[in-house]
Amino acid sequence: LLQIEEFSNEYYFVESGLLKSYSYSSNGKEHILQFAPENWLIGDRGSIHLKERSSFYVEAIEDSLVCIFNESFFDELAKLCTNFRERNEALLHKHVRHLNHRINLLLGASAEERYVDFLKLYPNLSKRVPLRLIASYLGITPESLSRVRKKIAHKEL
Amino acid sequence: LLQIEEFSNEYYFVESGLLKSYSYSSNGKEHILQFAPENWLIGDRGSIHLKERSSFYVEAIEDSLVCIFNESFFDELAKLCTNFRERNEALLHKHVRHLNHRINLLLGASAEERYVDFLKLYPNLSKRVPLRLIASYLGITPESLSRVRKKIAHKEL
DNA sequence: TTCACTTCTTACCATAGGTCAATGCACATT
DNA sequence: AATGTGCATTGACCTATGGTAAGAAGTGAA
Repeated sequence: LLQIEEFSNEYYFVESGLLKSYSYSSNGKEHILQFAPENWLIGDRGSIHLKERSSFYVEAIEDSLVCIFNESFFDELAKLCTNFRERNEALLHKHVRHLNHRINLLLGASAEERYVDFLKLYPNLSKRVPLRLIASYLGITPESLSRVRKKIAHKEL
Repeated sequence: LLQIEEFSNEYYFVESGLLKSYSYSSNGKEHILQFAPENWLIGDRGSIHLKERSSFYVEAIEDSLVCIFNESFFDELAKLCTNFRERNEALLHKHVRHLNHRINLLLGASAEERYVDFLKLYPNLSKRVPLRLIASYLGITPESLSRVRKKIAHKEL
């Protein structure tokens, strides 16, 4: 849907299915920035509003029905509906909060804690998404995640 | 300046000196979210605009001269100056971009790479700020940072 | 069925970074 | 000068996670 370094002015709203946004680090590894399951909105706001090049990719990882809004449609909505602008800003502020939370986890929490947090954030995704993508979201290898899962499974018995 | 869990509606603009924003992780360790040297603006937008409790602390780490704006002052400015609102939003988008970049580094880069990135972002801070605070920003221990510095110093000879 | 293909698991060793403890250094107070 | 306090450095050792490789289990195609 979206390539890195591309100029974009589109938001993607997921009706059904599942998207991911990701980019690569200097050593060529894919890092998932976020998943977007049903009813999530995703897009590079920096690219849309600042007319800059996109800083990540967006791709479907399941067959998905995606509703695409461009910036002008957003502006229209903002005019029609007083609340809309505020809602959208609130969403953005929540997103910032979430990013801060994630940074906090990455700064101090173990792989296991981060996985538990992932489960909380995306309750249905742990079975839907291939393990290697979750590992990429958590910043660990698929092998490590496999071990973490085993450990957690033992605890729960 | 700002306590976590507090309701705040203030932005802090640093005239001179240096602030930090930080919070604690479950194991009681302090994690620095950002530094704010001269001419930086800091504040918990989530708390200010969504009337939620603050998600981090803000504190001075040098004697500082800080200019405090509250939300209504921002609203006034937005009315007076057409550009102001856009500028402020652009700032926010840049911040999101920066957070994404940081997440990317935390997901895949080594302590050394992250330190180099820190040097780029805050060119003057490496001497001004006590080492343990930088370590806390990077998500490593002071001992590790000390080793990283030694290694880099060797390279540069 | 068999083959290919992908995903997940397990085992083994390597390494980055953490932990702990000792030392050193700078600056303040007396 | 002497002492104390807070940081930074160093070294020895430990642990979580990475790397590699091999096998197991699921899935689809011929």
